[in-house]
Amino acid sequence: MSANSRLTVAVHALAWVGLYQSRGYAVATSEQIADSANTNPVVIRRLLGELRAAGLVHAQRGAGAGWMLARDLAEITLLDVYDAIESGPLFGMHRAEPNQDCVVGAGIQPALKSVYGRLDQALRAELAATNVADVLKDVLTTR
Amino acid sequence: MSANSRLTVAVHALAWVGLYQSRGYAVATSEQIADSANTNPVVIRRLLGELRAAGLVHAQRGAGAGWMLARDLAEITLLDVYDAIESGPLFGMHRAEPNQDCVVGAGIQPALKSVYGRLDQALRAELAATNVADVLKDVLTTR
DNA sequence: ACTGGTCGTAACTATTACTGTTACGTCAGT
DNA sequence: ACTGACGTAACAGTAATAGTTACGACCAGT
Repeated sequence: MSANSRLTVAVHALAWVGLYQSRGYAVATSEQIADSANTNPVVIRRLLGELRAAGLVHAQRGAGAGWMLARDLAEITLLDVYDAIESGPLFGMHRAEPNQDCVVGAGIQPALKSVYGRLDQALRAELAATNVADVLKDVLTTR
Repeated sequence: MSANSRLTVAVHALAWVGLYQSRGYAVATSEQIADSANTNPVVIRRLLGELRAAGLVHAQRGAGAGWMLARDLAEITLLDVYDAIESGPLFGMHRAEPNQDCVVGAGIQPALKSVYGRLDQALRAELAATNVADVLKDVLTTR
């Protein structure tokens, strides 16, 4: 698979903002988060922008602005994050439509669609079973 | 995600070979399979080559050669196919190591590794629950 | 032993997605 | 107004997938 780091960095950012806020700070900047995740602030702004569109965080503009959680980390599951940042299906179909004159070519996509639906459901169920507060708690105890 | 069609085409190829053999033919050529999947024979040879390395199919060379199943379709699960052709993890970690001077940066990867392990297990369990004979049966009844 | 058909594989191109980076407009608190 | 941060466009680099051409290796059948 073409494993990407989007879910990893998004969860990292949320956990960082949550921890920062629990220490009494109001907003976190993309630069602070990027420094922790060792990446570029624009990458963070792009990712958090998608989380904002999904209603997971708020962004404040102007001087002294930054990011804050829209709801408690315990109420943000990994499925919420996944849905906010991942678009396509786990497994793709053929690039070009298979040969419809062939029995297999004509029937394979409906058959696989059903299978892939079950795979997706299994993954989503497991994603929904963990929230970002769980991850942060694990981060803080593994020391 | 960067959904690719490798699992789809691999299952398509296996189902095609299985159906072809059930009709009394000994071997299937990459050209026949490519014609059904509407792709290039080299793509099929590359994919089946990986399935061969995993012991799922045999390839015969020389004139009148081609591919044959190494075992019955009912004994080839989607997990077997997945393991044969997909290498990396479902979700990747940060590209660059996160900031180890930050509490979150230092602890996020072990925490996520545990979560991602559960996700992987859930997916694998579901993949193992379906075999290619099931898929072929579904292909033949959906008509 | 020759021929023909098929696999095995290298090499190249095109497409796509992710990541990193620079740049600059927009906005709001001071 | 000034300042600091987001919002976003634009571009380059990297990597994986997919498609294609080409050709050597191999072997059944003649």
